[in-house]
Amino acid sequence: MSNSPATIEDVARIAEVSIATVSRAIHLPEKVAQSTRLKVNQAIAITGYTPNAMARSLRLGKSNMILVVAPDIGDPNFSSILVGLENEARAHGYGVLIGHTQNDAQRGMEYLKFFSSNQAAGMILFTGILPFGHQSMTARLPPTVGVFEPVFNGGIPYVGVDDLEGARKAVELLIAEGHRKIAFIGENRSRLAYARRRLGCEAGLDAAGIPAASRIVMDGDGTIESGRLAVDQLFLRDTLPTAFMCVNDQTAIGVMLGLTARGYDVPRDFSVTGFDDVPQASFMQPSLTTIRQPRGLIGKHAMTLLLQLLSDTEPTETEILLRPDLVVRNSVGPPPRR
Amino acid sequence: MSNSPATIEDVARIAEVSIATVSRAIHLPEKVAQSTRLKVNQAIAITGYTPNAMARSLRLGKSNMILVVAPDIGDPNFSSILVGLENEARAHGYGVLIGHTQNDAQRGMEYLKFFSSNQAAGMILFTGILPFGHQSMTARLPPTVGVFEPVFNGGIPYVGVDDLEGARKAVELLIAEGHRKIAFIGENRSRLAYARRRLGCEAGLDAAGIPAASRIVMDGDGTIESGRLAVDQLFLRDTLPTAFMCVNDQTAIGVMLGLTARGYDVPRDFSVTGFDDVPQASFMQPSLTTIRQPRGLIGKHAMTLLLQLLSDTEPTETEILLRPDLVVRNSVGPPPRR
DNA sequence: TGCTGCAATGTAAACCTTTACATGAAAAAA
DNA sequence: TTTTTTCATGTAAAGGTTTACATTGCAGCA
Repeated sequence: MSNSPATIEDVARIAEVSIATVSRAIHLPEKVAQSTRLKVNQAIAITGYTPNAMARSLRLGKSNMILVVAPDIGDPNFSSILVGLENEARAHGYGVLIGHTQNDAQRGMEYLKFFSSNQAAGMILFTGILPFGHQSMTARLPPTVGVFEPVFNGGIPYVGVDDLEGARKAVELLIAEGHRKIAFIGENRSRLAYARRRLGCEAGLDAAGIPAASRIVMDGDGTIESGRLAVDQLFLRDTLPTAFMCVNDQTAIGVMLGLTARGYDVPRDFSVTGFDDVPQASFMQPSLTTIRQPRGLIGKHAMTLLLQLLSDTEPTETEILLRPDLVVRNSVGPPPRR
Repeated sequence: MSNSPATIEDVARIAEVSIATVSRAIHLPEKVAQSTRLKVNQAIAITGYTPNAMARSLRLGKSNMILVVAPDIGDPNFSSILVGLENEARAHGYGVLIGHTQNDAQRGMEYLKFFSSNQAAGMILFTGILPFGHQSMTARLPPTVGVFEPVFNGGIPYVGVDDLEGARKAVELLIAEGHRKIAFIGENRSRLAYARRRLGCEAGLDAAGIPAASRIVMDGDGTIESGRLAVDQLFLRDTLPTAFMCVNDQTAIGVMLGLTARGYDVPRDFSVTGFDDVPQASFMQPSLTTIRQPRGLIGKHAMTLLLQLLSDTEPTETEILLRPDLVVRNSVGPPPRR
């Protein structure tokens, strides 16, 4: 037995045909006589031949792999979007590989090399910031689609959720419950999506005619810890809100923990909303009222867009914003009478 | 400007040397005259040349990528082990790619093709079950290291945590607090690691001379939901435990939710322990007493083992079990007096 | 001066495919 | 029967590397 994997030549020898015929039998079966096709298939079965993808890509100048570049695989939003991406890719004959950059430009650069070698045909980017340091590479960017936020470079389509509308839904719920003093616990430095959620919140407050004076905005970094911290800082002030609208679920969870630790009850004493609907949200005590991102759909749409790019079809859209849904659970109630 | 990426030939032309010299200037710089090296480096800078990894692997018959095959990227244990893997790989000139199988043999097979093409040099497997259906492929398995549990195939080294010892530590804590009726909420079908945790629990109970009659074992599937379900089922019985030892944190979280939903207080009425120390564990209310897996270390060791395999060094060990630590938080207390 | 040996570089083959073009045989048309 | 067309297959080049081997030029030595 040979130890190295079988090549097309091994198959050709056994089937007693030329390598060209083997190749055709695989990729253009209708171009090859039925009897020959049979012999080739038998030979393939005998040798266990599987085509060398590298040689193939080298020759063809393209591959059928798509690289998903993510700064943080641990993000609770990531995995279900990935499933959407994978299913769609698979249905069109593409495979998916994941590159984890840990927010490190150096690592991002390494993945970029995949494209000069045709190891991957296209890229899905989970960050607005190109992970490859300087923009100079930009001109040679492979077919790319952003997820969550626009990529800071002209003309890269992206798929996200309508953060403004989502945030507005959340704030409108709070207002409908009777809240007038609402604190936005957020973050607007690193992620554009977060900034837009704040704008959505402001818009809702504006529409309800709630004066700027009774609005509170706190900065965090989107982690559980920062939510807890925000509560601590707020309690140093003389005016407290009756509701906390949080930029994401992690922050909301932190806020709830902070409030419970101080002996308050949610939603009796304070109401809290999140954004994202991470799996954890439904398991909190109380369960978290939040805005759901249609994660599977986001993945599916992003991949569809990328596949259009790859087939040189002019993409039908350059920006897809999906509608987020309000998920009402138990962390919101009317404000307490004081 | 050329639109296709620069090749070694472009560099050679500009540097006015042969392609062989360019190749040597890159990989064996000491074999090339300093002045030539300089010219080549300039030419590389001008062209923006980066070697075509596919052509290189094709020629060399090996790559410098390592494939991490995971059935479920969303597993809260996954991401920090991955970081350990990546850092170690990187320090030795290897890159890491992730393949997500979603527990689907078909997808697993696809990733296997990476090896017949030398697209990857080795593999880290996050499951005891080879994701490629039939064992027949087994003979041609690439260099592989398992994580968490042994791979069901002779001679594949693996790195995990000493589940027996961990489980024992947990049960000993409960016994020390005075618990005598302890329920093990677990799972022993799919994952060997889980079966071992149960054995560790039994061993601890045996050592304390606790009779089999006062032991309870419930089956679940390791999800939050199954923990909650187990509580419901237990409350149908006439004898209740005073403590719940759970096979993992997810189950423990479910158990705590189930108990709180019934109006009980943890740890006053019931004690609960988990296993894994997922990030969520410390944010629960009450925070969860659990067994910590040294995730970064697991990743590091697994990669070290794989790198040994790749360099044809006989691996120093074939099984590495790391010591898990008890993390005492607030979900365990003495049993209530009845 | 004439050799030997070494350092630096070049030439060409090999890795495994795909495919344009060439070839040959059989079927169709004359 | 001869000519043309069609179909099935083969030959060889190309894609971008690395490297064994060949070549060249020069220093060191007798």
